[in-house]
Amino acid sequence: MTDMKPPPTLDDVARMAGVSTATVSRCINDPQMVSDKTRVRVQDTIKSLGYTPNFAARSMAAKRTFTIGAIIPTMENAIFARGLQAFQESLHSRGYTLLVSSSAYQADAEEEQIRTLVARGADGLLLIGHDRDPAIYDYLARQRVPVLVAWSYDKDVATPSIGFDNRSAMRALADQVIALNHRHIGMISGVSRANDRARMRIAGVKDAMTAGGLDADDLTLIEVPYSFRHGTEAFTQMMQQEPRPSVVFCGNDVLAVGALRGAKQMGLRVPEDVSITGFDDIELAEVAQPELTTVRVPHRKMGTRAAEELIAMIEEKRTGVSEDLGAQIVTRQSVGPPKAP
Amino acid sequence: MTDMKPPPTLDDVARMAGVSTATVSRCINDPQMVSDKTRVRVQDTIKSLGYTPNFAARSMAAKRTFTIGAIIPTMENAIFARGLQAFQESLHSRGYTLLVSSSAYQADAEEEQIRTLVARGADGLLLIGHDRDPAIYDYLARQRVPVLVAWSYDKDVATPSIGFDNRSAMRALADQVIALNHRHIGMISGVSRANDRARMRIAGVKDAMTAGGLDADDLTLIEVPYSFRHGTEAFTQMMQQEPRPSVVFCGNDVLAVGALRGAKQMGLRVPEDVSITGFDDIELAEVAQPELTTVRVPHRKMGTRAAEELIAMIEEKRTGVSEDLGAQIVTRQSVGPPKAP
DNA sequence: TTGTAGGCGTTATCAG
DNA sequence: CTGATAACGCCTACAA
Repeated sequence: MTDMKPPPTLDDVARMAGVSTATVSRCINDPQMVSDKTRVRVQDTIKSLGYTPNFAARSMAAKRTFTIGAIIPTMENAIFARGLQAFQESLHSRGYTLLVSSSAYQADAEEEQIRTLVARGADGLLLIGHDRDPAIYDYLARQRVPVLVAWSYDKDVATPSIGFDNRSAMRALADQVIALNHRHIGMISGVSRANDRARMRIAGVKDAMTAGGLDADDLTLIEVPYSFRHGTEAFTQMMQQEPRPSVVFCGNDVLAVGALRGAKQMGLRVPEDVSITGFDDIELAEVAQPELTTVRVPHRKMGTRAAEELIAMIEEKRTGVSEDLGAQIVTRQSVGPPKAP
Repeated sequence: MTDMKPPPTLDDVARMAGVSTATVSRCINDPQMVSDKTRVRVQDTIKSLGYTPNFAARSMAAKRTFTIGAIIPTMENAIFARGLQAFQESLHSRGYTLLVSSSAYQADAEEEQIRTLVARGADGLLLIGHDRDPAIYDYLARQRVPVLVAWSYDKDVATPSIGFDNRSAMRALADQVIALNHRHIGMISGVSRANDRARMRIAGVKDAMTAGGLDADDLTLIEVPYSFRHGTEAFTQMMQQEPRPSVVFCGNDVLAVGALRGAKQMGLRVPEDVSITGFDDIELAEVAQPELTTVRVPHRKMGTRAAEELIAMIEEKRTGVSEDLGAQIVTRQSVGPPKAP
């Protein structure tokens, strides 16, 4: 019982259906070009043979893979999960397959993964944020691989982006919070090097400070990797500085929940003793105690629109158009007015 | 400036280096078969030309893709993230690329993804848990695609698995908790249909009940999808039943954190009024208030060992061997003795 | 150690 | 509407 029968090929189908391979190929890729009668016959034998096109052969001949690559900074938390899920659903409904990998927020890892994806013939790439070595964009341009950036929106950049304006989103939140009369402002940001989202969020807080009559240089800022633990540590450290901030803006919800824990450990009540805000509005923000005031990012919409636009860029061989999907403030319980001194 | 120069091919390299394509191919795939002198020369021209092998052509000719597919139930939380990260790192260091997709805990979606991955020529597959339609295993066997199961360990099943014994792990935790004198036991489980991990964890709790002199049929059980919200809802509902459980075992940490929130909303103190446990020990378990007593799963080790074993199965064309990596209890603050009645 | 040449499974062009 | 028949880029016996 050593059946080594190899999978059926286009040829097998053609022979069995009594047509040429070209016709079978058409039945699969361009059904309306084939007469009803032969199409039905071919499709039947395809089914009866259990034939599946060979992917490698197909992409070699067509010079297309119907594959799209996405490199996200992390899979360790849900920040990108919802958007990616939507991205992949849209892709799938259009006949594309998604290849994901995560760079762990490391520029060199991301670069290598970009090259791998290109070498594998990805028809297009989705990248998060704009910041990266210009050489990479050159490379991608030379290879003629369409690239779309998500989670950011910047109309002044050559690479098309679909997302939202991180700076003004954070500024809107900070405006609202500072209006409560906070005077000493702290911020726990993700590492801003090679991360325009993080940088823009910092800028947003500073914008609000300036607008609120504060000196942006007085911002107490700590940059750490995005993790619960780093959020807690940064918060603890920040609360020991003078002047002690009455509000701490966090670069994302994970950092904020870490900060919440830090407050608890220090016996500080939120928001009575100190206000804390997040960013992203992942499910965690609602589970936290107190629930987090944060910025709601259009996760699924970004994924869906990015898929549509990237496919359009590929199929219509045109350059992508950027789109600002906006973001909105979600007011919950982690923010209040500062304590009277 | 419409340079349509296509990427260099093996042929280009060969011509430029003054050797045959076979030699260039060897330099890439079997360097020690080529004399030092020509190898150096070829490698130089490869570099100067910026040559990258064409993936489709290579896999078509070699009938191998150096690609491994993994289908995980979800990317929405960190349950599988750490293990997958380790899996991918190991794969990468051995020259393989990982293709991930998530099934959203849906059997039919998983099946479709399996077929896609196979059609794309994945050299091997990593699946989570044993439970699935036997027809799928048949299909995979016919296609001669090596499959390894992770996050479960069951030596009595044909498909090799690398993970831990969910039943005895949960039992160990339950033994310890019930020994505190809990008499009314509740459990919030993930949906157990087509999910052996969930089923085994339930069985583990029942085992402990029986061993502790309780009637396993008295277990108050609710099955819900794994999410914070469902954890909260299930907990709230459960606490309104009679007899009210003094401890609630949760199928994973996400559910447990949801339950914690439910307790808070109901004004119940944990662990004074009710004990709650998790499973998996993701970072969240430590951030929760109170910190979660849970089961620590060997995330990274599973990923690493699974990669090694799967590659061995592929390259040595042998059947895989299962491995029990064990799990351990992590005692934190969410468990205490029951309140005196 | 190196070269020659056939073949891998599809798509696409061009006649018919 | 359908059928030959070149590519596509690389691997791998087999020969030298």
